Amino acid sequence: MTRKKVKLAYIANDSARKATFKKRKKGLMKKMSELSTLCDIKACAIIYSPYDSQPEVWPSPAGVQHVLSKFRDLSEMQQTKKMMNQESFLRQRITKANEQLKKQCKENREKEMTQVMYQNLSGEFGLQNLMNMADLNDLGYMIDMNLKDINKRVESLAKVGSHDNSQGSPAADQPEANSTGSQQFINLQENIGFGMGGDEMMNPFASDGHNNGVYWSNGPFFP
Amino acid sequence: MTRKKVKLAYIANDSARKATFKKRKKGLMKKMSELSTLCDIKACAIIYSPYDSQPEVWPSPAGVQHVLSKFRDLSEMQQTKKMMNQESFLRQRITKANEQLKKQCKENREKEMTQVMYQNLSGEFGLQNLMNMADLNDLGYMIDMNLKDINKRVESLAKVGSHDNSQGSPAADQPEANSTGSQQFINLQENIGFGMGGDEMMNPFASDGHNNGVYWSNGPFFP
DNA sequence: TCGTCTATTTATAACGA
DNA sequence: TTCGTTATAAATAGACG
Repeated sequence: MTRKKVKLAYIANDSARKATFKKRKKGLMKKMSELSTLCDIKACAIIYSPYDSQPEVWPSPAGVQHVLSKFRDLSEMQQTKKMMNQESFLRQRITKANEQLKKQCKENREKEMTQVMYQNLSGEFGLQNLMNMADLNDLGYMIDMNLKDINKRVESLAKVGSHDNSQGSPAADQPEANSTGSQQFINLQENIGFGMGGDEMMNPFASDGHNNGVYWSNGPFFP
Repeated sequence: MTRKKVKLAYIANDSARKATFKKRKKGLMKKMSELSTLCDIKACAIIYSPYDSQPEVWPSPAGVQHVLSKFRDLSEMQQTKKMMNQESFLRQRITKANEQLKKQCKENREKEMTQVMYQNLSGEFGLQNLMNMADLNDLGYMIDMNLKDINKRVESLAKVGSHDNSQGSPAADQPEANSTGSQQFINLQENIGFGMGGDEMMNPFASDGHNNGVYWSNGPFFP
């Protein structure tokens, strides 16, 4: 006689299904018990039967309750964990938003200084509107950067003119920093009484922690 | 090679126990899944593993939660059922206590009437202390019972004397009720104006529902 | 419907890499 | 330890009474 391997699908035949259910439930309970005995572990199983109003449980209703309470506690812990995850997620978002804010402040500051600079260039020397040293320092930095760029372009053009070479890049970097522009900037810094005390230049708009409060004003866009 | 049948007991060897646990847990989960598929039943299993902080569950944490909520509801129903059982238990106790109370009231009433009777027999005819018909009726019943008993004893003694038979029971019942005692009682009842309207005698102290409020006074021991 | 009985499938203990 | 592998035990599908 050939007993074909049973197909793992819903058993349509009612009696066959019930028979299988009873056999397998029994087997399952036995295996539960064995596992618990062999390995000394806590476990429980609940099987709802369409043939009985009461669910089949293992090891016992009380035991099930005991395991369930544990599970519930654990579940709560997991929920707490999840909440923690969400919290850290929000923290990340806050950090990102803060970084964006800092960046925006830097941009605002640059535009502010540029505006002041152009106002002064256009004839109105309203330096009395710059209220503090930080503002003056930032303005000096901006001017220096612009002068540097202008000098670079000038040198580049002069080089092109002397070598009759018409294809030099207008903004090519000069390896030597002791140009007139840099000197001008240092002079400017000294003129307004705010040298760095060395030859190291510092970008006051950078927000990487190197500005110890000196280069940042509390302008209208600063938090 | 002979692989001996495994002893169903705790596996002392750590690695062997762990291996067995993993294998059997896997098998158990598979069987769970198969049973659920074959018979379309709801079930869940929770296995706490000493090798993992999270318990192994089937079919899924969410599925387990679903089954658990059902189980909890059922458990509550059982608790309610238990409470109902306890309630009916308490009802039984109340019923018993009420029966004891009634019995005690009857005894008190009898003693009360007996006391009145002896007071009257000792010369003081203080019938004015008896306030109502019920009291008088009860007193009459008591007197009748006593007279009945006395007459029985008298007849018994007379019979013994006439037949020279010395072993008659003193309180033997007489089949014929039309004795002098009964007649006396009826006369007494008629004297105080309270006949039953028939030849059926009724024990006013009985508490089996036949006393329709006529034979019970609201004495000091009555609830 | 229920338990009992095999043929067969499935699970797994022990072992080895 | 963790995979296979294999011999054996255990489970069980289907038949029968």
